[in-house]
Amino acid sequence: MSSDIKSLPICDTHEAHHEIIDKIELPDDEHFFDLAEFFSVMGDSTRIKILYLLFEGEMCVCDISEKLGMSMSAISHQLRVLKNSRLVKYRKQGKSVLYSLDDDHIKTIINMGVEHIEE
Amino acid sequence: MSSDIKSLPICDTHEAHHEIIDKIELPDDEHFFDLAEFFSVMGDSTRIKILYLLFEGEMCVCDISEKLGMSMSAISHQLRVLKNSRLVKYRKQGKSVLYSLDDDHIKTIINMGVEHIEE
DNA sequence: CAAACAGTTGAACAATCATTCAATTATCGA
DNA sequence: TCGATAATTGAATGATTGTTCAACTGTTTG
Repeated sequence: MSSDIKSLPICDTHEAHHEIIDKIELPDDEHFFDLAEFFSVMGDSTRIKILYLLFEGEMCVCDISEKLGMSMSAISHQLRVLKNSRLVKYRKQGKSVLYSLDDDHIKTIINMGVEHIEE
Repeated sequence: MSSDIKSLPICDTHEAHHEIIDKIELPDDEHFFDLAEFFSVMGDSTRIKILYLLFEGEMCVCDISEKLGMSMSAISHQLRVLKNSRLVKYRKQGKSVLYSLDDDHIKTIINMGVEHIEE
């Protein structure tokens, strides 16, 4: 059989197949923008390492800095990004600031990423 | 009570608390690098849109380009990124190249991202 | 074979981003 | 109050990245 589904005329005269793509309803751009922003926050190895450390519980900037072998300034900058995206929260204790995961959800998402790359 | 867990001395003389952080075993850098790379592939709204379109089934470059209102070149560049990370696969049909999701896994991960930003 | 079409590719450009450095804020102990 | 410590901030810098443009490959059709 050379008809119907399998041999649809493909993209003649750059007109695409409107019978297919016109049916698809895309959410608005803002939705995709927010989603992309969320994933790109986790798209940096320093930030992933920080989140991984916080799996163990709350931790101060100094400890994270020490454990990752990076400056406190660099860590602080990244913690701000994570905080702005509501991935971590913090509380002050004396001279220190203790950071922790805002949501256990994050753990699940990261573990799904791990599953994918280890497939 | 002002002892034990709650009132640990925090980060004296930049020595951190080694009794805590020394116990934590970090995977090697490559693991975090791969994980971050995976998330940053999804950290772009054009790529997320493409994946979203492919939820509906396979589609040629021309259709994606038309639907998103972007040049075929721009789409092709992004499809290459998605292909390199094994998020999409393709097959050739005549002059066209039909792309589709490599794995239903992706759908789940994106939906978890949606849940997070809509919380 | 030649023209038209679908798609890819590489260079170039602007925009974004992670880290460093220096300066600053805030808290504690002497 | 003074010095030391924990952390934040802003500017600067080098690296990465998304899109455009132009040139190119491969396939189909006349």
